[in-house]
Amino acid sequence: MSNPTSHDNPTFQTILLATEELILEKGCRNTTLKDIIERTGLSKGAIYHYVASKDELFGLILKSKIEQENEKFNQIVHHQMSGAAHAGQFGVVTEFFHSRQNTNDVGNLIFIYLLSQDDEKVKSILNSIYQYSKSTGIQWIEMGQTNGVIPPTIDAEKMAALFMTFSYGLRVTQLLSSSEDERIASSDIFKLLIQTLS
Amino acid sequence: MSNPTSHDNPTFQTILLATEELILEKGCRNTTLKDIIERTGLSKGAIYHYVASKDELFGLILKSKIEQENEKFNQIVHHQMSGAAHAGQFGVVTEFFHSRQNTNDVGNLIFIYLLSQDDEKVKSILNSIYQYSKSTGIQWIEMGQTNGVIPPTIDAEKMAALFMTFSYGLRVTQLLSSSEDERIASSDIFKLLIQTLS
DNA sequence: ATTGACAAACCGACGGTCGGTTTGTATTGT
DNA sequence: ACAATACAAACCGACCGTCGGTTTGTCAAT
Repeated sequence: MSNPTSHDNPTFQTILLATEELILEKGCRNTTLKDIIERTGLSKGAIYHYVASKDELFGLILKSKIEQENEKFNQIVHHQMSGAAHAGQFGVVTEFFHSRQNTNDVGNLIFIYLLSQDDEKVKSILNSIYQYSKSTGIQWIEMGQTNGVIPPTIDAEKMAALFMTFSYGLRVTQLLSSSEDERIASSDIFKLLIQTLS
Repeated sequence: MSNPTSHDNPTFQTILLATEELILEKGCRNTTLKDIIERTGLSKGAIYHYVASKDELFGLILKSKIEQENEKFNQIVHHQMSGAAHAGQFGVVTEFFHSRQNTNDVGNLIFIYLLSQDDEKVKSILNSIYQYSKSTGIQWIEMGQTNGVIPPTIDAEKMAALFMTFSYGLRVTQLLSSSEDERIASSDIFKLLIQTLS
C-alpha cells in the first residue's frame, strides 16, 4: 500500500514538513495536493509513491503529533512524580493539560480534519489513540493514588475518561475561539475543573 | 444570497429532509450534491436556487438541530425548576446533558463537518452558537443559585464554560465510539463529573 | 413584460491513476 | 577490474472521473 521506504527518508520528510507548514498556513481543507507539489518541487507521482492517499498523509502527521504530545507528557510525569514538592492535588494532570493546550495547532487541525472523514478506518485509528491515551491516564492516576496524591476512592478508569473527554472538548473550543483572550479563558476553565475535583 | 422564499417552502423542506437522511446514512463527507439531486429528483439549479452553497445547506441543518436541542432543554429546565423535588445538586444540568447525549446523530456529524471547514464565517457561526448556549447555561446556573440548589460560591460563567467544553468533548468521543457500550460509558463519565462537582 | 421556480449544459479544480522514464544497486560474464 | 545486464526504487506528468459551483435557458404565474 504505502511505506515503501523507511520513514526517515529525506524526500518523505520534505513532504511531511511541507504539508505541516501548509496546514498551519492555510488550514486542512484549503491545503491541496497542488500546494504540496509546488512547495516540495516534487511531482504528484512522487508523493503517491510514499503515500497511498492524501488522508493517509494527513493521518501520518496526526500520529506523529500525538506521539510528540505523549512524549512531552511522559517527561512532565516523570519530572513531577520524582520531584519532592507537588503543585497540589492532580498537579501532574494539570501540567499535562496545560502542555496539551499549548500544543501546536497542527494537532488540533488534523484532529478535526480526520474526525470529519466519516471513515471507519480513520475513526478506528483515532479511537485507538483515545484508548491509548486513556490507558496512560489510568496509569498515572493509579500512580498518584499509590503516592497518596490522589484519593483512592476515585475510579481511575472513569476519571481518565473524564479527562480525555474534557481534553477533546478543549481542542474544539480552542479551535472555535480565535482570539488569544478566549484561549486564556479556556485555560482558566480547566483550572476550575481541577479545583472542583481537588 | 439565499433564502429567496419562505423557509417552509415544500421544495426546500424536501431538500433539507433528503440531505439530513443522506447525512445519517452516508455521513457528511460522503454526501455529495449528486446524492441530494438523485434523492430529491430536483436539479442542481433548483438546490442552488434555495441555498448559496453546500456548506450553507449543511449549516442550516446544524442550526435547526441546535435549536431543537435548546428547545428540548428549556422544557426540561422549566419542568425541573418548577417541580418540588430535585434529582440532586446540578440535577437540571445532568438532565440537560443526558438529553444532549441522546440527541440525533445528525447534529454531531454536521458539528464536526463544519468544524473542519477552516472557514472564518462558519467558525463564527459555531462560535455564536457556543456563546448563546453558554449564556443560557449561565442563566440556569444563576437560577439554581437563587433557588439554593447550586452553591453561590461558584463562578457561573466559568462553570458554564466548563460544561460547554465537556459537552463538546462528549460529542467527539461519542462520534469516535461506535459501539453502544461505549456510549453508555460516556454517560457514566458525565455522572462522575456531576458527582465530583456536587 | 417581469419575475419566481426550476432544468440542463457547462466550468475549473480537485484527488487519484497509470504508463513511462530516470536513477541506483546488485549480479554476472569476461 | 570492469563492463554489461537485470531489476527495483524514485520520480514524472498526462489523463480521468467527480466534485462544488456558475451560467444560460425555459416556462408558467403574475
